[in-house]
Amino acid sequence: MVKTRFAPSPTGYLHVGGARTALFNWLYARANGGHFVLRVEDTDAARNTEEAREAIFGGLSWLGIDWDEGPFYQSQRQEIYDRYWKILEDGGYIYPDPESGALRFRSPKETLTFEDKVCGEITVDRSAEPDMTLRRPDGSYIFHFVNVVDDIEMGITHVIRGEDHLMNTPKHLEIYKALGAKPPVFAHIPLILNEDGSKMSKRDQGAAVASYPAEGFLPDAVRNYLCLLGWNPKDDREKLSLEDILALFDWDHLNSSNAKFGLEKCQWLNGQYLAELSPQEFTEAAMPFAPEGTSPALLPLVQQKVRTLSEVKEWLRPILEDDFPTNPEAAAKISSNPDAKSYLEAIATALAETSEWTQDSIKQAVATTAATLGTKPGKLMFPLRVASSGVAQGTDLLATLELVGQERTVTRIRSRVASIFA
RNA sequence: GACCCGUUCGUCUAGCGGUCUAGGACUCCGCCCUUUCACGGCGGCAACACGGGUUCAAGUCCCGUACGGGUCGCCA
Repeated sequence: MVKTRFAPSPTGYLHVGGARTALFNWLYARANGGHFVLRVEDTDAARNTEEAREAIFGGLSWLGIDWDEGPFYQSQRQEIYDRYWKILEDGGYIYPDPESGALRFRSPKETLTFEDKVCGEITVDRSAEPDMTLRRPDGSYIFHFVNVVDDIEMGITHVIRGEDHLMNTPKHLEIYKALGAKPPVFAHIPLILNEDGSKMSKRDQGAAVASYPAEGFLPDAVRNYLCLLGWNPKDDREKLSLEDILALFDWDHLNSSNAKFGLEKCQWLNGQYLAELSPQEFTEAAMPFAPEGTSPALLPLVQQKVRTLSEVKEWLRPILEDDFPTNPEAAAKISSNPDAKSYLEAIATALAETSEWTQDSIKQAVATTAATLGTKPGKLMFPLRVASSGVAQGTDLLATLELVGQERTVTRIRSRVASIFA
């Protein structure tokens, strides 16, 4: 059975690179009817934190990545490692560092070649490399050893990890051989970099998985975007369901060059996913991002506008605030139109006198006013938009005004007319 | 520095020797739709790192160079 794993060390936040590694492992297991294992590599006691562990688990869960086995903690598996350690000792592979007493692995120092599913055939001359340390003087084991032992012990068949591990693979292969174990299939996926090509760090926008729920991204959208970094369906599709991805997920769809992370496209994709939600689903998701006391009825107005839920607030302000500041350029555009003032005064009167307050009646009032003024209704819409909301670009005007209410709408128009044409 | 990997529009990418005057997407711009804003539709700008080979034919194969990234820990 196919078995993959994600093996983070709980020393920091979960970054997008790690999340994508986890995702690819998870996808490969799911696509092949296998198991996905979660293993926490917490051998460096000094650097581990519970907070980091929670951030990693939380991030995985948010993305919808679940695990079939584990979580295992390396800190709790000492006996297993001791058992394998004896094999190395008995094989004569271990010798102490004369200075510190740390224990090193006697490398065969050969040239070795292995097949990587992404990078192809890799050949490395190990003869000049120093022997790796596998055990500290205090008896604790080091990454290379426990990583290999666990992969053997857990029956991991495919190791998908970042390309930063590519040069660790020959070392690991030496350990597999010394242990008499069959190595797994390796696939080293390219790294995710900043737009300028530098390494992503916690400060960089979009680097931390935790920032996505906070910014109002949908897990499906982020998962979709992350898949597109280093993997693609080999056709023109970009918005892909999990089923679509699972159907196609395989080595020849992975590519081998590093990807630069672009938040813009992720936001666009998220907007696509948000737009597809039912109004009820959207309202529910968006409410936590709306200002205190916002009526849920207003939220569908912004559904087709926002790319992330954190943008909801900005779109809502012109609707919620009677004295929302008028956009200067929009105001200038209106005041430069010699007819605008009379248009707005007429429309304000018409709206004030209309007996019903629905989208249709507002539309009717606009049409009638336009007819009276001898102009087209379309000519009134922009001034009306600016005068009633303060902005040139906003939500659907008729629907918005209906929800704002008759009295407030008229008051807003008159107040802005006074200030714009002062 | 040594070793390893990589290099198609600004970005994500398609392309696995002829179908490439290089396709899609994000961004930006224009037009259409909308009696409004968006969405959507249509169109535009924009790329095969460079130099040698191999071949009738190279973005596609090979070799160099340049550039980018990674690794060389008693971190993982």
